[in-house]
Amino acid sequence: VSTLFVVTSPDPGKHQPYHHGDLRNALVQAGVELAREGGPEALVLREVARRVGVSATAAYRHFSALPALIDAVSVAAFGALARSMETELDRCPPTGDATQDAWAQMGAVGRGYVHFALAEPGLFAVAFRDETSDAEPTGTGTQGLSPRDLLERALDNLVAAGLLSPDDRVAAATAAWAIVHGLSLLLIGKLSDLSPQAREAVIDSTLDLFGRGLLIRN
Amino acid sequence: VSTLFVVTSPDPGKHQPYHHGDLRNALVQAGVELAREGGPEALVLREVARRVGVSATAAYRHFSALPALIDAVSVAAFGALARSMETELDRCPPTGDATQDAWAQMGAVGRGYVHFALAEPGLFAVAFRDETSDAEPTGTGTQGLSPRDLLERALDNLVAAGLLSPDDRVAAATAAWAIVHGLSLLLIGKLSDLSPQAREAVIDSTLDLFGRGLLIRN
DNA sequence: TGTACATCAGTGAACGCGCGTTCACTGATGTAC
DNA sequence: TGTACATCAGTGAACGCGCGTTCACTGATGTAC
Repeated sequence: VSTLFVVTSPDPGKHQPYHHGDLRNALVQAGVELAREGGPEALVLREVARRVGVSATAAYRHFSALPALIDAVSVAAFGALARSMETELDRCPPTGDATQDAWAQMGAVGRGYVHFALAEPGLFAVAFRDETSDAEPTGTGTQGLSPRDLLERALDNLVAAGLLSPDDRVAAATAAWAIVHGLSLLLIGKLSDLSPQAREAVIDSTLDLFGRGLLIRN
Repeated sequence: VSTLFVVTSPDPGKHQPYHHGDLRNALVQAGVELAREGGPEALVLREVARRVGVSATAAYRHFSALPALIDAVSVAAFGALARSMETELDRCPPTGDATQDAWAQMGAVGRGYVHFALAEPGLFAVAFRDETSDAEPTGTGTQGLSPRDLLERALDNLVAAGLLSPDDRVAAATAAWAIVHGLSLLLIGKLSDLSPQAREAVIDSTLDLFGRGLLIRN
């Protein structure tokens, strides 16, 4: 998870010039940190500016108002989510068996999603906060694919491998998204008492049960 | 949905006595209204007191502080969720065919959950808000069963009817909860653009796909 | 049945907090000539 | 190459807001005798 963010902390001994040079990025980065620490509640303009070492007013040179800054943090959060899914995908290299690969990648997509939510609940909450502004672009991973794109691709591969019926393709997208999303929130919330091992077991059994249900009967 | 709450509005012409008589309940009821209108954000002590027509300080005679009031509203929200599920269950009376009944009731439980979230997103959000205090009792429906109880019962019936393997019973509980929870939040959030018909179709296809996956293969 | 008095359930002013945003401003930068 | 000046990117004080909570208080209630 530590690889998900590039933190560029300013040299404290250095004299701070009047012009920051990259204030917009610095504000978003500080917003990400606040979101990680305290979720949407903690993502407030004045504290963001304080972290960067700049007056609160300076933020208005780069964002029309607070919601615009939050949108930018949200995009970063979606990017981090996509990268978490990519990381999990990288852990299952192609075996040559298309059927087995498609199956493994579907699991990787789900685990990457849930693991990100558990590792970064604050960012996850910001990404899926209630008020989302119109036409906010979604963040993407290193391949330019959004979390949703990664899921759709995995489902396409399942169809191509003959594991998922084309008739179920559309419903499977919503259902898969729903189950990883719901599982994430339950594990963060009502099921947060679980030990790490129990939690991992719940993730595996839940995704496995759902995955088996997806398969074409033979 | 209007039947889920008994609203006892005070007679505006009546002289208000110094002692309210049932202030605790009135505060919770006003809290429920605020939650319905604006979710957790809108659930603030001063406005609750204002609604009831009482000083903000008066609330401290009945609740140690705001979080205690929020807990009470949360219990009410869970009760309303349970009643929504019961309402849907009442719509599928026993046909005599245990297999068919078990199947129908499972669907009713899921639809009741999702429909409540869509009808009362504010209350739903309060029920599943992040900070839940220790050992907060969960609200129940008219039969004294919590939402979770209703789901567990439906799953037991599926096993009894031979539709669900006992081996999958435990995993099915988490998976079913996760999928209705995730579906609810996606429909409220990222998929909120859907028309009512499209929304209903998504609910049906998602729950159907999941349900079919649950079944014992034959 | 009447009355002193403890207890209960309210009031209203006040405190301190942190927030988003505005305003008039100023220091730094870069470009035209 | 040097200089006027527009523009850009910051500053800091101030405003108004609504919040949760505290404090000393007071009106109403009920119980013991």
